[in-house]
Amino acid sequence: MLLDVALLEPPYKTYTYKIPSYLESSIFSPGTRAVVPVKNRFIVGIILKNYKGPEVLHFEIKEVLMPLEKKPLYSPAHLEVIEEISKHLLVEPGQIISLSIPSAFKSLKLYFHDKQGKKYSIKNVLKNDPESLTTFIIKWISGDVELITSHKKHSLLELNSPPPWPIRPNARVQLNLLEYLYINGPQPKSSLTHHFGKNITQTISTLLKKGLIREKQVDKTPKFILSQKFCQKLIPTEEQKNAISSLTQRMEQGVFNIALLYGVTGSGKTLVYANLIKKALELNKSALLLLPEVALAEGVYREIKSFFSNVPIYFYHGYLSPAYRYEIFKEISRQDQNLIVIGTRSSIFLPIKRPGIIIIDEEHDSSYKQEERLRYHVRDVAYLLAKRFNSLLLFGSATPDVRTFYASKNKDILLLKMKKRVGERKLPNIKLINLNEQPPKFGPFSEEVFREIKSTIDEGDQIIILLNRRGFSPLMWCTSCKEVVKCSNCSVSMTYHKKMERLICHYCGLSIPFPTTCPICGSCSFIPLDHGTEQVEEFVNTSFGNKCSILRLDRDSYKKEKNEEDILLSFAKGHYQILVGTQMCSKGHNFPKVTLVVVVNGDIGLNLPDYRATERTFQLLLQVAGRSGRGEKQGRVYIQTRNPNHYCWQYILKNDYDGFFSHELELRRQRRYPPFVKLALMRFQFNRNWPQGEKIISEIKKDIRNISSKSIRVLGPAPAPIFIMNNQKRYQCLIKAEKWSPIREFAFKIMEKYSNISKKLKVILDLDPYQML
DNA sequence: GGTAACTGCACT
DNA sequence: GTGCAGTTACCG
Repeated sequence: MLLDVALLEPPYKTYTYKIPSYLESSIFSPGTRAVVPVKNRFIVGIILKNYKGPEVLHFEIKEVLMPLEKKPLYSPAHLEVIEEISKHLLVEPGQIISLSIPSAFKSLKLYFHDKQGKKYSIKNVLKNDPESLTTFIIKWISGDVELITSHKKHSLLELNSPPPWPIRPNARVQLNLLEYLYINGPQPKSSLTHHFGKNITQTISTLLKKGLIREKQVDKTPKFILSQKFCQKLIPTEEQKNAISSLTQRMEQGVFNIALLYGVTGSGKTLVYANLIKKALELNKSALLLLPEVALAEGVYREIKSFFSNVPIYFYHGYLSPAYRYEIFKEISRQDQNLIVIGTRSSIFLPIKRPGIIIIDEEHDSSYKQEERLRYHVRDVAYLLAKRFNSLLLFGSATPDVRTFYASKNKDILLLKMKKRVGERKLPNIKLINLNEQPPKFGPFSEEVFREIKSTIDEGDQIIILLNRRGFSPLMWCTSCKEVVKCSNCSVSMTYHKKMERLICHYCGLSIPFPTTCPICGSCSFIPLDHGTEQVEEFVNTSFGNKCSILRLDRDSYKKEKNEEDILLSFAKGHYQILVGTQMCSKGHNFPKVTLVVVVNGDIGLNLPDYRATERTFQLLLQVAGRSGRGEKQGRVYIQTRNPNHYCWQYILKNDYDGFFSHELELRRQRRYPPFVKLALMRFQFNRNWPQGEKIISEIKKDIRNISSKSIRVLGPAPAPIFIMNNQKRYQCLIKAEKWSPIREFAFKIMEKYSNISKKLKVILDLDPYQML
């Protein structure tokens, strides 16, 4: 009997193994992990299926060493879905599993624990005493020994105090480490050794001894909570009732359905979700609810929990400690009871047994697309899952993805509208400020906006100021050579972070102390051009700091002090009057006392080299506008722009999604962009010092002309907008076609030829790219 | 990704 | 020849 095992470590291939004669074949069922020999080492893999290829094999077949579960982690249905994803993305199944499973499942730090409390490391048994392995396995199956995964202690190292530190100035390594922690926040030991090399462990222990840094244990979030309160009473509005009833009808049919719940901000989508989840449980199914961000998911998790009792509700996301991710994953794979999972992107890969409904809230949000390692979109994985399990796939949004809305017009997706805000609250008044006519006289603000902020403060209401740029200033301009400071690893300018006294590259993380001398001419006088959140915060603070308190929310501020949820909560409670931040503060949260939203620079997103740029700006601005006026008072929104004639404004001002949709769709039709074509990006990158790189690119260029067929259009390869990132030169091509299949065929041919030509050349395929920089 | 085997090249 | 650095093929 032969098995196909997908390796969870390189080479990630699926290889064939024999079941050893002295073990029952039934313990090697598909979906369970198994340890297998590869070359001269041991690797964990997932058993996919019994081998069904040709009888005669041209290679020697080795034996599986042992299974790692008594019951499979994945059901056959989940394995089918993984195989489908593999075909879609042109990525090995083993790699897909490896990138979506908690890392503890891949580890061979496993121990047999016997009844006397003795521990035997599996690695040792395999190396030194392979004969006794069978005995151990038999004892394990009968329950005499247990199999325990040891988790690395997941603690973070953090600073005990901010600079200056009492250290000799020539103790460079120690200072570097302290500065690194200061800039990047608490770090696990592993990332420090990765960044500084193995020798850093000595430095860590001296700093621990000196008491300059400390170890911090991470979260002890309960894995699931049985909620106490039973079905919180909330009466649905007419619109909510309609949505609930037509969707529950679909669910009762027990067939695959897709629906879009198109509801304005504040129309009460969560209540609809809760009712549908309840229906799923009644139908003996489980439910999965996804949100774009941890903080949002946590809020909804608390809300949903109050609706249910005696149902296990799990909260899952990528920032849980490895041990928790492992526990929750394992428990969900074993759990026979129906359950509810609320989480972010990575939750889509949890092996939930009977998913009756999969809800993707804020469906248009770009964080549903993973842009690294495994380039998948949650929507696509959810589609395959829902299809396989005959479940309802529900998208929710006030500003749906243009493509999703287009599909709903074509009846591929059932469209449900909710047009009214709960409690008849009015949508805010939105006003556009033309910065060309009313230039920013007060810091980044025009006179009118500045006055408006002032009067809102005096009235005691809250304000959100949105600026999509971290740091103090995105450009530092040298007054003598008239150049901006560029990162030495990337072809981008460095951002000045004033409080940290550093210039930081937002792409590779390089950070250098500031003040510094100009790397080109050696002068040391710089002018910060343009604003970032830190500078806006500073300006607001000097202008109004005596009257009110100000809070900043961006990736820099929450890493240090508190988590994002805490910051948002303390703002919601009214501890602060002004919130300055990036798009983080635009999402989903309810701040009843906010009456004014100011968008410092509405244009930022519009100029990106991305066909979706306008759509994203539209979505972001309407979303942040929706934060205003959720209480009694009418909300106001001011958007400053230097580009007042752009077509998107007329629709934003009127809160007119449908109008925007038609306009945008027409442009995409003319310019041949999705949804009218399929679009993929293929990137070739290599170290900037690799002399053969450019030669290979021109070879690829020639080859592309030969390989490409009539059914696709290929542009490039040309240098990417950010040509050098992390010392890698990047060339990319865009591929357009009517259907995905010719794109895949083309990409497959190119990758087959070039992705193994040298380890130095990396070939990346991104079907439906969201980031084309 | 890890690694054994293989290549070319400078130097004894 | 030999030591090495850089490259290649392959893992069942």
